[in-house]
Amino acid sequence: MPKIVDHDVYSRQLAVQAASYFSAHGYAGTSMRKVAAHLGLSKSALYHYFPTKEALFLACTQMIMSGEEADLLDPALSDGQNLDRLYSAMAPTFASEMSLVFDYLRGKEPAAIAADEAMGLAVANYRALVAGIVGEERAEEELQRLLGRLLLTYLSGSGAGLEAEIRPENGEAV
Amino acid sequence: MPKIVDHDVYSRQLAVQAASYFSAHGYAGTSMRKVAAHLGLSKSALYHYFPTKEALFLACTQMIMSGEEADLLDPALSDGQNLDRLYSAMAPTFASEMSLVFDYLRGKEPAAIAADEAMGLAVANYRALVAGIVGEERAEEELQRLLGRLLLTYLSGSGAGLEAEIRPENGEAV
DNA sequence: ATCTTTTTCGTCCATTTGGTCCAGATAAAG
DNA sequence: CTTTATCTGGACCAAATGGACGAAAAAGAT
Repeated sequence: MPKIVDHDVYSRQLAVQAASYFSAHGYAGTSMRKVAAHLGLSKSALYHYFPTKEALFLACTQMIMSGEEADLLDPALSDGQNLDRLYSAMAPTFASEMSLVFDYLRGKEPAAIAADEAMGLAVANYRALVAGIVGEERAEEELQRLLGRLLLTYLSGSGAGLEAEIRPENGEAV
Repeated sequence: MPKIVDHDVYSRQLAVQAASYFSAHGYAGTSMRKVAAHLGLSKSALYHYFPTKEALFLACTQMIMSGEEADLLDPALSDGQNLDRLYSAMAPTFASEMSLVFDYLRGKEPAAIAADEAMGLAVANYRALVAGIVGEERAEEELQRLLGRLLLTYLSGSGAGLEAEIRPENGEAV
């Protein structure tokens, strides 16, 4: 019958692209019109795939939080080198993802955050990665250090900025 | 002449209160009407003190970033205990402040962040605090660990949430 | 009491927002 | 070429937004 478009696959693609827009502009600062334009479709087309702005945002966060940072572990390297590798892999997108996560978590009380499945999985995922390098024993400590390093780097202006992935168009402020 | 209202002092008070609203709702998610209502004045009165929404937001971030976490150092305690103290002092407001900072930094490229005076001072301030406890040598490392611990705690839902300080009114989503 | 200056407030306006709706385009199947 | 399910873009809506004014209120100074 009509265009052969795999709804699920396509909407996942859209969510990935939209995520960068959301993190660059914040949830409230993002309008469906602008995202649609950024994605190269009309607003109505976007609404065809996501019934609501919040649904789109949710899809984006799920996308980001379930991202795999796979096969970064190289047994030939030292723990420190492997941690540096992981750091380097996360650094470029860290600020962007944290920005999205903060929007996602905004207004949630600690209990709600603790109960959030996606968030829990994302943290567990990273913890497992670190544990794979330094062992369960030091995993928590090294994960803290990793996140702290990423955060401090961003706050010091040495990391990749939020706009990095989305530069092309628009030039609004805040 | 007119009402004896110290413009500077009063606007600083307003900025402090407004900061919690901004961090609870995000920059774009905050309207001048709502903040004004939250602060207990009319929109126009608010505009009298801050010419622009952005000016208000800037004042808020300056307020947050220049906050002093003074005299937390107790020589009688071990380094670890002092670090724990610092952690405990920062934990309740960490998420809220980071949320504001992410909004503040949004859209800024690394170079611009590195050049940002207020941001630089805030980081230097915290680094100095840590250095006062563990010495310059280990300051950077311990600061990373401190920030990582704060961040991980928040992401795990064990810390103080964003709403903590502003609960009373409003019940909007995201 | 009457100025005079700061602070406060209500109202207005153009623009943008999320979301709905429908006419037209698209393309596989007959 | 026609059918037919799917996609698309633009028009439209009520609500909210940032900001601009001008008028009102408050209160020190005379």
